[in-house]
Amino acid sequence: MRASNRVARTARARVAPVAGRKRSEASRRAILDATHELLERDGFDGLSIEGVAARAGVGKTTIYRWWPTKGVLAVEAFLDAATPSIAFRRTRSAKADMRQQMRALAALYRGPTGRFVREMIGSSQSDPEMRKAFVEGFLTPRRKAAHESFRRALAAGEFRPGLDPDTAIDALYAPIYYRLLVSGAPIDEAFLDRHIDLVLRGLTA
Amino acid sequence: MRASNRVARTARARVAPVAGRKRSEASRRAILDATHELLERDGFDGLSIEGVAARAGVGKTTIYRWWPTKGVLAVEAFLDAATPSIAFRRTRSAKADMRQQMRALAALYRGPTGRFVREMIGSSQSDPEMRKAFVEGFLTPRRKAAHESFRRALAAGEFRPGLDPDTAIDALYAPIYYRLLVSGAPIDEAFLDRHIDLVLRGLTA
Amino acid sequence: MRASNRVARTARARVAPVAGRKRSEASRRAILDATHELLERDGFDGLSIEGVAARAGVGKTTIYRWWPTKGVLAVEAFLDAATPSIAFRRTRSAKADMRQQMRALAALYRGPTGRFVREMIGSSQSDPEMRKAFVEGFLTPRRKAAHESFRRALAAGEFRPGLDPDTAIDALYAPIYYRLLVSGAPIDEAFLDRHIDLVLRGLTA
Amino acid sequence: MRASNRVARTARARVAPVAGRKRSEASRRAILDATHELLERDGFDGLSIEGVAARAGVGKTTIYRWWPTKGVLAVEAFLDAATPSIAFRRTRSAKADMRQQMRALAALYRGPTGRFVREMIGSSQSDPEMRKAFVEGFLTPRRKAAHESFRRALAAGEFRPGLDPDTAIDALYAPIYYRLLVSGAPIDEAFLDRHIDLVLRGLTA
DNA sequence: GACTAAGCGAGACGGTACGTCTTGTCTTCAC
DNA sequence: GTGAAGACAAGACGTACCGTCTCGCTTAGTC
Repeated sequence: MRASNRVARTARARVAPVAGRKRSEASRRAILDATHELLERDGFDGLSIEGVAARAGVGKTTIYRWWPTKGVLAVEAFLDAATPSIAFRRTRSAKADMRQQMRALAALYRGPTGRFVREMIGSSQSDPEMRKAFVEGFLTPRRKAAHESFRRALAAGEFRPGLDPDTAIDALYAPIYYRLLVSGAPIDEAFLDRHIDLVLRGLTA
Repeated sequence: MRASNRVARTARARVAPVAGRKRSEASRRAILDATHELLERDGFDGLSIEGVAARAGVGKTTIYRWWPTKGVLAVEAFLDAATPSIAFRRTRSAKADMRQQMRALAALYRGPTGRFVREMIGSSQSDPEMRKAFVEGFLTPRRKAAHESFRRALAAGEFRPGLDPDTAIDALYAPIYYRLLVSGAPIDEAFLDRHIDLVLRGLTA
Repeated sequence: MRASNRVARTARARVAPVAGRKRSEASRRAILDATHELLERDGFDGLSIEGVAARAGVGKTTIYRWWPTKGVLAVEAFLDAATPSIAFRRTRSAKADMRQQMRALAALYRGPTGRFVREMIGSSQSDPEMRKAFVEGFLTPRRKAAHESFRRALAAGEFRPGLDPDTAIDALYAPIYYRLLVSGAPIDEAFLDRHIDLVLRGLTA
Repeated sequence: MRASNRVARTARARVAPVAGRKRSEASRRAILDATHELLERDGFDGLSIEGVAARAGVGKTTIYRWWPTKGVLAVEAFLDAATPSIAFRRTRSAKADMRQQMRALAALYRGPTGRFVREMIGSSQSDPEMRKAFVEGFLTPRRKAAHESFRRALAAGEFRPGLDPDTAIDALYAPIYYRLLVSGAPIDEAFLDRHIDLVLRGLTA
């Protein structure tokens, strides 16, 4: 119902942007800001459309008009506010670059962002649109950077030829998420070093 | 509030098992069964204490008396119904055992159990008690088996000496969860083979 | 608020019929027609400006510009569509004329118009403008005709001299409205005959 | 839906008042009082279930559980608070009694009760349950008293024999309601005297 | 066998949030 | 400068559940 509405809207918007009042940028901002603040204060579970509307001084309809789900709204507010630009330095060694990238990510997840990411991925499990939004908005860009480093390292002969990038990147990054989401074990430097060494050298003697 | 209630109960139960009617096994069964069915039908998000009580023909109080959270109830119902005993065969090679264990887990997660696990871990992110229950009830036993195999392999010299078991097991299993929860990429045999080979041999030339 | 708007408009319309696009007759028609149809379909309570605008293919503003209240709009649409011209025949006896007028009114109220009138008067109780519009547009003309007949009868000596016209007309017509609005008792010919006879002869022996 | 619920409830309540917490008299009181106050302050149109719940310190559900409609609630609150017991004195003349009854009613309707009655009857036009509640709770008892007086007068020979009581009572009382609801003309003593005289003597010379 | 605890079903209760609907206003563009 | 389109703040709607609170049973021990 709402979904189809949205499709209709989108379609219309694309085809006939003719008449009618324009979307209010002020409202958009107020909503995203309010969402971010509430997210920070109460967590995703404590977030409610009602609460956002009240704090933003906005009608609920306005939120429902532009966001399909509180999940998607949360993701957008998170991306909007955070967009923590992990600048990837390029050094001489691509392998060293990757290590640095992973360290940066781990550090990020140890901070408040970690909680957001945990909650986003968690709640995504029952909201496909939210999952899509989060993966595309947050994970994919980061993964692309990793891909890039990986390919450079491969080209430079720093890695064993014939490696499948996706498998490799999964192997490197997955444990960070596993600890974040599942085991709760710390994602500290010591662990990271052990883990990267292991993946680089392999388990086998 | 609820938490303190529980503490009180537990304490009382331990200290003074005096008089009064005993807990009804029939109700417990009905509740777990109803929960499982609803979980199957509507997913964790669609689950409600109200619904469980109605379907089980039970007062809500009875549920609140024995379970602190719908999350914990769901975990218990899942464990009760499923407890999918992955029998770990011991063959000549512990390394082969591990591979077989991982294959079994992947197969399990490709089926309906995968959805449960996804939802359980997802919802756990905002319910620490649920997370504890799920980790202890489901993941820890499995991890222990993996530990055991790993230690056997290590002792048999099938793995490089000096490896940290936790790091190794994380490296092996984490990507399965990463795909289940985050990327949504398939957890098929081909991937598993590539992944295990990679971890066994390492990334480095 | 709305009221002051209207005053402003009215004033402007009277003072300065100067420039700009003229009121669209097409819109006016579409609005009145749509209102009448919706009134017929959903009753006054189910009527909404929103709905009228949608069905008439008209902006809500256009409605608010020209009508102060959904009540007034409904009354106007009703008058516009219905204006059930009760043609009052003049026969030899003015007394007979009145009886015939009352019969016609009763017949009208037994049909679909009855429902409109019921709803209009009902809703008028909380909308003075609507009440005014309905009384002036619908009731007053009819009452004038009754007055006219009454005066003729009085002059012709058909009624007892010295009678107050308003009191007399109230006594004759009120029970029709009482049954329509309050008791729900039928307004059939038998009742009408009994009633008119009673009022003509009086209660007293 | 709600209606059928109510039927179910009622039926159950009648058949099996066995288990479950009992209806809270405190809530019932608070709701009726709040309703009455709001009715007095804002009129029926300004009344909202939401507002009643807030002022009564009560959940909306509790209201919906026991009253089908805000209309019925309003009627009940009105009856509960007002129940203006028009004590009908019995004097030597039943005719005089009726006159006194009508005077009392007119006086009542000139006061604040008049507004309630106007609004109740008005809103009843689009809420059959409310209409039923108001007629049965308020009008019928009063009409019964009128009937009684009328029958006494008839028996005493104060009225012309053969009169139909309903027609007569309608003729006497209807104009009061007509002025209240329709014409807005005053319901003062002078009018009442003229009217009663007219009906007693008849229109005819 | 009476007394005294719970446990239990039912379900009323005060709340919170839901997603929808309508209100009356405001803004934008087209005629 | 009217009019269609439609965004907007506001707020009520009726529903679903939450977690708590009676109620009046029904089971156990305990005296």
